[in-house]
Amino acid sequence: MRASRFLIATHKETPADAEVISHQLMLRAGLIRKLASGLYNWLPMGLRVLRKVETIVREEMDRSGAQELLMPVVQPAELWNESGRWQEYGGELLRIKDRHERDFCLGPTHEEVITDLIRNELKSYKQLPANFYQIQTKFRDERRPRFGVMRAREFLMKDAYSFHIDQESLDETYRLMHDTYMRIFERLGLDFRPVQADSGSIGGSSSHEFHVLAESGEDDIAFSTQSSYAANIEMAECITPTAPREPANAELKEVRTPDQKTIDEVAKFLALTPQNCLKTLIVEGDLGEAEKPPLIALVLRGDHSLNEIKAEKIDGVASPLRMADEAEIKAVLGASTGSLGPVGLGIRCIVDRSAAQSSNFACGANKDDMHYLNVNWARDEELREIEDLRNIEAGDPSPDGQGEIVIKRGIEVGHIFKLGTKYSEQMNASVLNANGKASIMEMGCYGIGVSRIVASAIEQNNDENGIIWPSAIAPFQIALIPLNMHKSEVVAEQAETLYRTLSDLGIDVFLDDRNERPGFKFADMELIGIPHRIVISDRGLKNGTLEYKGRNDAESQDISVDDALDVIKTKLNRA
RNA sequence: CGGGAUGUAGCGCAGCUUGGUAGCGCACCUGCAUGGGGUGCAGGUGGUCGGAGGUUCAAAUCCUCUCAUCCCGACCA
Repeated sequence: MRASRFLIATHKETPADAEVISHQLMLRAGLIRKLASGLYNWLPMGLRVLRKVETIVREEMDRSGAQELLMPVVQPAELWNESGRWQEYGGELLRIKDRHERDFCLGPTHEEVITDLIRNELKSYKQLPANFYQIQTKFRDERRPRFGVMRAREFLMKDAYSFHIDQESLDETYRLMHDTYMRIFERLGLDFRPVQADSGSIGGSSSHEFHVLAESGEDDIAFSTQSSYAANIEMAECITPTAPREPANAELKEVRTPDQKTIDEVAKFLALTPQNCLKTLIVEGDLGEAEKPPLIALVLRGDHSLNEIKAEKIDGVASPLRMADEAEIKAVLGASTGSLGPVGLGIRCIVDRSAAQSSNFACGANKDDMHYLNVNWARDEELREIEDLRNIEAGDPSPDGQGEIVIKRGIEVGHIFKLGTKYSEQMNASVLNANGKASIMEMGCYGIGVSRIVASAIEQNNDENGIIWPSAIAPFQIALIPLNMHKSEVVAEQAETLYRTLSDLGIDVFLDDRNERPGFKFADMELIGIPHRIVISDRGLKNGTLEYKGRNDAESQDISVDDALDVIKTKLNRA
């Protein structure tokens, strides 16, 4: 490609409304332009990268035996009513009407459509297992789109859905997809980790996420220092402390704590550490038959934070989790938040594993402005229910018993689920089994955020001059920069010759034939992040040399014109 | 959806307090020079100041409403 015939939409200045580095660089390098909040145009340079990611994903999916198909973006409401998600899905589902006033939505995902399609097409267990995928635009009406294409409303996703006669077959395909994802992200050249994950509202049992590690990531991932254990913090189990509880050796006391509400205030006032205080959070329970939801107390150590996902999974606790109303708490418990504690509380009380291990601790006395000191389980209050309620923290023991936890930020770029029969049962997707009986299919679901990968690759690979593409997804492999070619015939001739040679070899080569100053061209090519660069100049040609520099190299090197092709092939791993 | 902020040329910004002919840098166009790190000089194109209403002789500037965008949080995966 010639620069003179290609839209190079670079900017020197950083747009004011871009926060993270990948968003800034994608705008500055001229890869994307915003159309509206969460909606982006992909310019020619950006689209080349997107297509490269797409190609790798497609090749590896095909290699795994999955079949590509394509489903519509617009989907009829009937299917979503059938699965129940027309009601369940929140504002993210963009609902629209056609000219006949019939309800449709823009697909945020395609479980309903694929399940409908497959229940009509597959009749026999002999056709299973089968895995179908598409690379298609998704639309989720995010409340707050941000970080450019990282969290856009419209985005490109590879989604795959597998169908099975039994769980064993599903397990097998799940493992195959896990391996396939490992290959994909390795080929993309990203620093990534597979992590155990919560399966969220899509439902189902087992689930892994694939995260690109980056400071700007929106997820916290817990890693073990000594094993391969990695889990989303939402999911990472906090194991019961092994050390025995300290003996109850101090006398229970009630003390006045006027206006001390938060754990920090109370701890400071009582000259204790937050670790020695227990906090009591009141949440709503399931409504059941009652008119008002019952209240449930969750007790944690003062220095720990509640994991809402864990809490709402407990039987009887409302899901999604709702904190109880302040007035309701006062009415039922006779004290305000800030003075609550498990002793004699009189409602269901679920205690975190670590909090259950505390002794001689402080907590609210269930009278305003009063706290207990030296409280001990069993002696002062029965310990009835112990659960894992808190977020894991750096320094905690790893749940697999090996090493300690460290926390890093990650960008979720892939997610694999076992859906089980959640959709197939609801939508009656069955095939005949070996006994000639209808059998509901097991399903799996496997997503990759294609456009998000582009942003995450930049988050991981950039410097003060711009993007540094992993070779596999660079828009062009090599840039030829002739200096003063509009005046020097030898430079022009050499540049054209090399350009033709490399093009004929099928290499993505970019010839910067613009009539611009050298510094201008260097800066542009570095901003865009092309991995390799050849400078062709009068100065070099006089000595029979060209100049090579890798995007990551500190120094350039002279290479003889005669060797140039071999050197380039070697650098591009095409020897 | 709650809290905060911002809308002036393609981009980055000043002007608003104290109302009086809309400015700067970059980019873009023309010419000349220059030709190894966003080059120099000269000349030029481009804005109903987000929108609507109001106050006023006069509104980018003051008032009201509205729309959009961004940040923090919640939500989602």
